[in-house]
Amino acid sequence: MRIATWNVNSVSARLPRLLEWLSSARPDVLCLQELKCAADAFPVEEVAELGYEVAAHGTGRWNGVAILSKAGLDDVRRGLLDQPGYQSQDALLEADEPRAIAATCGGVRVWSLYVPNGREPGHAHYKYKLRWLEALRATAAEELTAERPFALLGDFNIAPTDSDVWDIAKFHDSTHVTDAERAALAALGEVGLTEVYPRALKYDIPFTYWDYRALAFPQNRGMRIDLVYGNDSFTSTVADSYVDRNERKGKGQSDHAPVVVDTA
DNA sequence: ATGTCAGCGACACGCTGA
Repeated sequence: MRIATWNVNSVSARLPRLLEWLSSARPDVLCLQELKCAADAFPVEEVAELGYEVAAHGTGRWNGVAILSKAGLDDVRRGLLDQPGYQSQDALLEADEPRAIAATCGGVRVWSLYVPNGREPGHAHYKYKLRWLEALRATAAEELTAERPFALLGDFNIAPTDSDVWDIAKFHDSTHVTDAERAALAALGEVGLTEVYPRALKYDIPFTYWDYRALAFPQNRGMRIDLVYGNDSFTSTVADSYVDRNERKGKGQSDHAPVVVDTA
């Protein structure tokens, strides 16, 4: 089975590229992040023509996640166990943001995740990010069994090591590289999840994100922040994994590249 | 270079978020 994850930075802006990529890469399951549309605005018919069912979780202009599958789409779950909200400056109520959705596809329990950015260390959004990651750990712990293949895929907005950013010296006092964020990744290990490390198609580190600005992509100033974690039942079946950096090229591209995992 | 995108409200472009 081929399972992939891709932060598309607006599914409507990315629709032509998404349909092309589905047709060429032919994943059985695709986790999407940053839909930037409401669930009922997802282009269900367009992907159905390529054989995909859709479970989407979105509310509007920010966030939004989905799972596309042609291997079945059962037991859909939206949101995390005790998922924290984020109180934005202009909102009185805590917003329950659409950042997590799960489904069982071909016997594999799959989560599509869009971890909060954090903005800057110490910011309320950073504290929200850490609370959100703890809810993710608790949700995984609740769902995990030894027998069922289980995988978390998505934009984690964390670089696991200093090598996973183009120049660690540029990330002093930045999010994505702090000890607390990396401790949250380590906590996923404590519940039995390990990372699937992808091949790079070019250069040494398989970056998954490059800023749109300042020629970051041609200069390979990237970050490896789109990650895949699985339990042993999942990772033991992994035959290959790679970052499709070619999808970051050209016109109408996302700022993230898809991460592909092939299982036996 | 605070250098690029995307969506929104409102119909030009500033704001927010990344």
